[in-house]
Amino acid sequence: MNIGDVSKHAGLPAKTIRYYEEIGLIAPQRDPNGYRRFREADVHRLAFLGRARALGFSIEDCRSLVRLYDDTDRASAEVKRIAEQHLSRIDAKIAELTEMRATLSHLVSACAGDDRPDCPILADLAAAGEAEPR
Amino acid sequence: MNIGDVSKHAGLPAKTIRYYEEIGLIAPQRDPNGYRRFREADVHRLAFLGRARALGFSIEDCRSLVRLYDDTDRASAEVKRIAEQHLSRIDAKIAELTEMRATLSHLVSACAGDDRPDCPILADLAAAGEAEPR
DNA sequence: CTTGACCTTCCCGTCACGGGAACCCCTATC
DNA sequence: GATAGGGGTTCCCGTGACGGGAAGGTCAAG
Repeated sequence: MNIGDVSKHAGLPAKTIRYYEEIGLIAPQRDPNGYRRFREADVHRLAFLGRARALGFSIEDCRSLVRLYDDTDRASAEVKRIAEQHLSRIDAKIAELTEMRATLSHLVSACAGDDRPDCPILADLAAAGEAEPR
Repeated sequence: MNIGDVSKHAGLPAKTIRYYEEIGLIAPQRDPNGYRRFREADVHRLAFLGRARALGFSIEDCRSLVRLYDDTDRASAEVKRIAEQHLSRIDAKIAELTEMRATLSHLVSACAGDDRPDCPILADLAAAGEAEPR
């Protein structure tokens, strides 16, 4: 299979596949004409990577995950640890975004959104860090 | 004020302040010795930017927000529109992360996490895209 | 023989800075 | 006067995970 077909099968852009080869996540063979030749195992591995990336794992996590996948002597604990760390990063990100969302949502609903210049959003941005009146 | 003091007052690293000058978000004066000299308005503007960035606004959004802040003839509708767009981007991101979290959380709890190689997490990553057995 | 669809490498751009080198400025102290 | 230190300055490279596009080789069809 050439890169175009693999791209369709694995659901990854050709650019991404080339990049994965460059950083050593895959190592397809080459035809005499220089084209990459992908075998079943390569395609499967790319699909694995695509799925892992879709779950938000970093490239380095992906590198560890494929290594563990290839290692039949692995301990599932190691896989689980990676996933748990990723999960906690996701939770942290969700918490951060949720807090932003709360503040923003509050400000947006307080803003008239008409043609007058008065705007609680700008007021909040400008007043941040100043002492609260009491 | 020199950049170090401003950094403390505005809560932004000096590197960030220099970067903001480079991309035209601020324009501090210069002392004869080449040092940046920040006035009250500069410090205030940097605090504004820091707050907007903390709410997740992009640099381009920040550029628009300071422009609107400076424009006393602004319509609050324009500010609100920017904030609403940002809010919907945040919502989309939260939704995406929440979905990742659900899948990951499910997989993690299904994984024994011991020294045996069997691992539903790897199995899921490997099986993705294949037909579901029915 | 040419067209067009592939493929290749190479290089730059993204976003919002951070790290570090090499160098200048100012004050205080010995 | 020399020096040590703690400022400041510019410049360049690196980040993560690719995307865009140029310049050129390859292959099957008409």
